[in-house]
Amino acid sequence: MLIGEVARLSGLSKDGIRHYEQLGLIGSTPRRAGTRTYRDYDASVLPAIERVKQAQHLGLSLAEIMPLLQAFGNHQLSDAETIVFLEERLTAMRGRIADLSEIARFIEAKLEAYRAGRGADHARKFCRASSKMADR
Amino acid sequence: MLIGEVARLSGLSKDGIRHYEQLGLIGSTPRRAGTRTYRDYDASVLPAIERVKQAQHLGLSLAEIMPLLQAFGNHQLSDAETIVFLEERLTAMRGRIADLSEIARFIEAKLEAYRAGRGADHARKFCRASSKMADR
DNA sequence: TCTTGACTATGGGGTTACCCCATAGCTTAG
DNA sequence: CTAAGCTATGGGGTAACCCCATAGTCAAGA
Repeated sequence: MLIGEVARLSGLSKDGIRHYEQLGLIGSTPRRAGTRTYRDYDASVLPAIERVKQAQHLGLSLAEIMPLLQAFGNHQLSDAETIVFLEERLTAMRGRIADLSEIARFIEAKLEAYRAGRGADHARKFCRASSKMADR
Repeated sequence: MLIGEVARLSGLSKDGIRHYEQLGLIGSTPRRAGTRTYRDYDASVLPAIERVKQAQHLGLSLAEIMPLLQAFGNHQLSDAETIVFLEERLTAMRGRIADLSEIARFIEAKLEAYRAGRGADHARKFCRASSKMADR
């Protein structure tokens, strides 16, 4: 199976597929043709891509997924470890949801105020504090 | 006020400040010193940075914020327009929350299953479908 | 047989919102 | 006068790709 078909079947772009391959998330057997070499994929690449996508949904970066897939592939993760992992992912996900919910509530409040007819404080529309630091 | 103090007071890194300035989100008056030119900021830069951060919280990119700040600054947005804008932001935010919530439910389901003792299907742990397409 | 079309590969530049480093000029306190 | 602590510029890197140009491969049609 050439890359175009994998793209069609997986919904991942050709560039994306080559990117995954470069990161070692999926593999192909090189098929020589004249001076060129084409990537030849077998059907197992499709579930592999799905696994990567699923892991991405869990909020993991491709770099984090790489060793994880190996662990799963080698059955090196016990059920207990898997549960811990999933709990951790769930907590992270809930944290992100909470953050976004807070912002949503903030917008709702602003909207309330505007609908109530108070629209004069343009200058103070976006004002609150934050924290962070860096630069070496 | 030099860049270091702005960084301290705003919580934004020096690089971040220079980045904002390059995009025209904030401004400084150049102060010449020998062959060098230092950025000199006045206090108004702090609320300006806060506004940018607030807009970022709303899910906007810096490129999107640029014209928006001008519109607010010039009072070119009517209350009605502001309400439409905020409603749109709220919808976008709720959409993202819904997406993440779905993933959270997915993780919860997996967790349920694992806690119930079904742990043998490593291979099918991450499996579902998606959709997308591209590559030119 | 030659060409055209559909496919592929590589390499490089772009994106976003910065971070980090090296090099080097300015200023001031000791 | 020198060292410390600030600053500037420029360039490279990140993540997960997208997009383009150039170019080789192959099969079918004229």
